[in-house]
Amino acid sequence: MVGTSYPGGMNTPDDDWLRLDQQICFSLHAASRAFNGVYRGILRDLGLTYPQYLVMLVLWEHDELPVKKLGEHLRLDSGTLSPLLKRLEAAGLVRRERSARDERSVEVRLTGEGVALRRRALQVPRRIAASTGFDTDEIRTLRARLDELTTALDAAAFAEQPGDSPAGERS
Amino acid sequence: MVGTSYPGGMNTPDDDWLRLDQQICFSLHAASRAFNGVYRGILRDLGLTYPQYLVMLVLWEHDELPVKKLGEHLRLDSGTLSPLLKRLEAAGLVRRERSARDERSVEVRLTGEGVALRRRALQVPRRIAASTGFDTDEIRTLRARLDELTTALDAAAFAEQPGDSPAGERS
DNA sequence: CACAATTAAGTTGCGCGCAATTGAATGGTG
DNA sequence: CACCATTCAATTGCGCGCAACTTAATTGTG
Repeated sequence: MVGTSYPGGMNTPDDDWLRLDQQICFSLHAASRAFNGVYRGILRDLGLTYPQYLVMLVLWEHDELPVKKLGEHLRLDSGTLSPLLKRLEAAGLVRRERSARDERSVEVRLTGEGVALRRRALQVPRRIAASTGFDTDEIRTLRARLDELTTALDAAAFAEQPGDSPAGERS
Repeated sequence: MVGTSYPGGMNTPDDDWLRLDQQICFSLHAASRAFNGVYRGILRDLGLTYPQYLVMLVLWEHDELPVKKLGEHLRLDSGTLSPLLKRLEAAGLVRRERSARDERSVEVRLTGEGVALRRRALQVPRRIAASTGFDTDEIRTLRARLDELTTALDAAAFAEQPGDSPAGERS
């Protein structure tokens, strides 16, 4: 519904842009939260939150790695991971121990319980896929699109941060 | 590096599903946060966070409406909106006053300052669009896809909540 | 060897997002 | 009219996500 009149003025092109913009950012925001909600319901059985599930996914494939590497896989920093891992440890799913080689580093390792949880998690993807109503190809296409988007956005955010030089300085 | 083979066994379909699943949920998660990051940089000038910007977008179109309606537009509840609106009010952008007609309801209204901010916000969409590197059609297509997804996910979450799966679930 | 610079985790503070609860106002029913 | 269910906003509690800072270990440079 773009054509609605605006109280006290006509539509300039900028007005349309502003409305269109709402559609985009809001759609992604809403989709992300909707996804989160479905995961919440399904992961409740496993006693995991959505981000915790992401961490477990990585660990189920790597089985042992330092917090730093974990953060690179998930694009999360220690400010997010430290308390999250502490909760996973309290739940008995992982153990954290400082590396003997480099005492700055902390190795995260699955416990037997953590490994065992993988079996129960195997049913999750099917239930999620069913919830989306999308088939495998559609999901793959969407994923590729989102990855493009993320790459572009990350590059833009990086370019944005340092300086606001109007004159072209580093592209 | 697990590649496609899994230590000590062949790939069951479930293994692949679990891997694929990581791709999908993670992609959306990452895209959402990447978007958030770009908005953060651009909105800093306006003194708004990303969710606050979404609220302002709605108010710029409606100019006055109760918290309930605002929440329906944004799919947010009072638990999120109340403190957010309190911050917007502290920033001088909105005012909240209980409806005389129905004293349960609180009307949110833009201040002059809030209305004025709209002019400065007009440049935001262009900068965002530039950051994505997508053209208008691509964005529209993606948005439509995401909206489909959200609708399906919401329906699934709603169906999930009330009843328990008939087949035994708790280990 | 001594001493800064760098790196890794952890901590603090703030703002969502959501479930659950509270409190006040309204509406419906007998 | 009295009573109860519903509705709306606000509050509480918890878990991210991120910026900024702190602490400790390692690296590098003279």
